Amino acid sequence: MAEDYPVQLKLEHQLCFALYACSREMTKLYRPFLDELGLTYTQYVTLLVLWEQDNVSVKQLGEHLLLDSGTLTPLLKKLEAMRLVARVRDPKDERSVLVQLTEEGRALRSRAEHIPESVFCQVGLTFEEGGKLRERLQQLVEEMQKR
Amino acid sequence: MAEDYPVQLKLEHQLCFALYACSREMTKLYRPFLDELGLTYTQYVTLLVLWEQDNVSVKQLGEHLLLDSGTLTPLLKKLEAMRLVARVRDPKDERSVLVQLTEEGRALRSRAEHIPESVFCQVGLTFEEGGKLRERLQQLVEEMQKR
DNA sequence: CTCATATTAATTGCATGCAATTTAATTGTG
DNA sequence: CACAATTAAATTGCATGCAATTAATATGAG
Repeated sequence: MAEDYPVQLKLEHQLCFALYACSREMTKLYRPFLDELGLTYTQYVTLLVLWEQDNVSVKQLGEHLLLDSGTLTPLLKKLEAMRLVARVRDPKDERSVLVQLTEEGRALRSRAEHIPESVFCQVGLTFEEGGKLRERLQQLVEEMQKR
Repeated sequence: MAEDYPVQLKLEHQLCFALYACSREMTKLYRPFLDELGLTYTQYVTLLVLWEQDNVSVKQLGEHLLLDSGTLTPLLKKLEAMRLVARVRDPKDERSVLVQLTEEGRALRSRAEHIPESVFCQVGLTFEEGGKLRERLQQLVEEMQKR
């Protein structure tokens, strides 16, 4: 490698790449657990939102997950085909589609409850460390969304 | 929302989601700069590796980027079609494909050099803070890869 | 040397992400 | 009220990611 290679372009110095790599590796750790539930990672986080608050619009889901209808519509149709959610037009605003958990979708929650802790243990993070890192990342997301 | 909702499943408490969201938002900040160069984010990080070390195999690229040939092969074919790289079989091991920058690919580097700093400024991170966060994420990636 | 094993890319199939466009419904203004 | 502007999903098109399989080449144990 040339000695005069500009330091600011080195892959090792890129925060963006550290985030990108870390996110993908984390998702890989979830995969075996999610496979047991027959869920993809994105389907899983969508259910996390719904387990917290049922009967939310696609728009609201997108605001929580930072995803748009281009990603959510096909994903929700799959969850619907799996009988985990129902999609119904909001009678009060026919533009909106409300996503509602089915009994089966609600029931799946108990089988998912152990997953975050299982993954957390695997990476050897203390609750303290993980929380700090998460808060730092959440700050950064907020900062970036202002732009 | 039910008061007894299990705290460990709240989206806000998930490190995995903070990483996932932060990585995607960061990539969005890069997009306008990369659009100017006609590159996607993944093409960009691939070039970061090549600018540091030219003439590397697909396998080596994958080790740096944590990507497999399923992702890299089509991406490299696109970079080849854009005349930024060449793909040649390694004469010493015909199983390997070596990726080499073209003159044009090498030249693109000078137009990319300002990008990391431009993005960094936008997010309002000090060099110090960004570096610490990056190192923490790199540690975490290493930890996860052991599993 | 030889053939089973391992390694490297390429291919295939599926599920995202996201920009851009389209369609349908609602809202605000004169 | 009429209608332009806005909003919410859906659709389309393209580029990943990644598991699984395949094809070609290299390696190593006997």
